[in-house]
Amino acid sequence: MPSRALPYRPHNHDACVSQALAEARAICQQQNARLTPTRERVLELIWQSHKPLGAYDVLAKLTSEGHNAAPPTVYRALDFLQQYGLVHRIASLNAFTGCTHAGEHHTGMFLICRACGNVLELMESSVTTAIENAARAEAFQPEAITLEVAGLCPGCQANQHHE
Amino acid sequence: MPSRALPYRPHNHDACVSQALAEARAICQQQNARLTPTRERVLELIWQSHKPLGAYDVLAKLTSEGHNAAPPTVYRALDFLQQYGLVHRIASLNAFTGCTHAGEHHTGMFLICRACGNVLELMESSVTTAIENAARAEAFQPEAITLEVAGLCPGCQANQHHE
DNA sequence: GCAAGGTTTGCAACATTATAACATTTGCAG
DNA sequence: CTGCAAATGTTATAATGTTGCAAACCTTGC
Repeated sequence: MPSRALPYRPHNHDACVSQALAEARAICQQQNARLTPTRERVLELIWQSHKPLGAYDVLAKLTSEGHNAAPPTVYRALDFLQQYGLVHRIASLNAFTGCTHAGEHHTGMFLICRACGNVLELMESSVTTAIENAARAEAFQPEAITLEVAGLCPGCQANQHHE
Repeated sequence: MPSRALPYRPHNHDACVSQALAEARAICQQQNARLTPTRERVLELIWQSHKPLGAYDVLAKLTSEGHNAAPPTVYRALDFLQQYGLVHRIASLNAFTGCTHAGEHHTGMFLICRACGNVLELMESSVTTAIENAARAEAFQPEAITLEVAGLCPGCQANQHHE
């Protein structure tokens, strides 16, 4: 069991990425979904970045590698990856980030540092349940939750002082 | 005390709007903020719509009234209104909706019906607290919460059956 | 009054994000 | 191998949001 939610500390990110890719391959195989080269490369690019990437950031990286890509190329890959829970879209940033709980069928809660831009995904079932209950108390039938918290990560709180 | 969170039922919306405008004027006066004609008109347009309005929807309405408006006109008014808590931006819709708890200093939770497009704003301090606690448990210092729930409102749940 | 300085608006151009529509290619099942 | 569905390429365009600068407008102190 890998240690999860290692927040903002340095780590072997290459290992992160290859593990994420391996899991993605497994998930897609299980579900008979085709993780084509383009889709896999997009997923890898997103994982390689510590910060959420915009669709056009991904596009730029693809074209800089010689890939003959246009916006639809990227958006289609991203749609696919989202559909299989491999990446999340951060609505408040218009950007995408690798899902750190792929395959676990969850509602993510995102902690977004406004200083360094890093994002930590949490899975807090108590929070999710509280939200769903509040919705149902209004006779509303919840289907999808967008929960994004902007603020300061531990590292950037420290840096605030000596600026 | 007006009855709040009247969810999706028919009501005298004109009265809603004028009450909201009156409250907005009071709030701005209190804070020495200038609720100029353009800003007030934008607020009114947003309130008149039952559904969240995009910035360009507002722009279209303004220009159709003969107002000589460009995108910055609208975005500036919206920035102002957000700053004073008079409207909220719904990130998952790129749209704006009148704040039903203006002046109460709160974190809104939005129930967004995917069928009819109506939005209900809740103020659930227990949910907010749970979210903030989860963030602080990761040593993250929360500043702003985006919480949007997509699903079906009571009315549209009923309509689902006979489609 | 009226001049100085900050705030608000007008305006043009532009940047960013996302989608539509249709042709082409690819992978796979029969 | 053939025919179909899925995936991709390609072009154009839509939708959303911003920058920068000049003009108009309050207000505040004199």
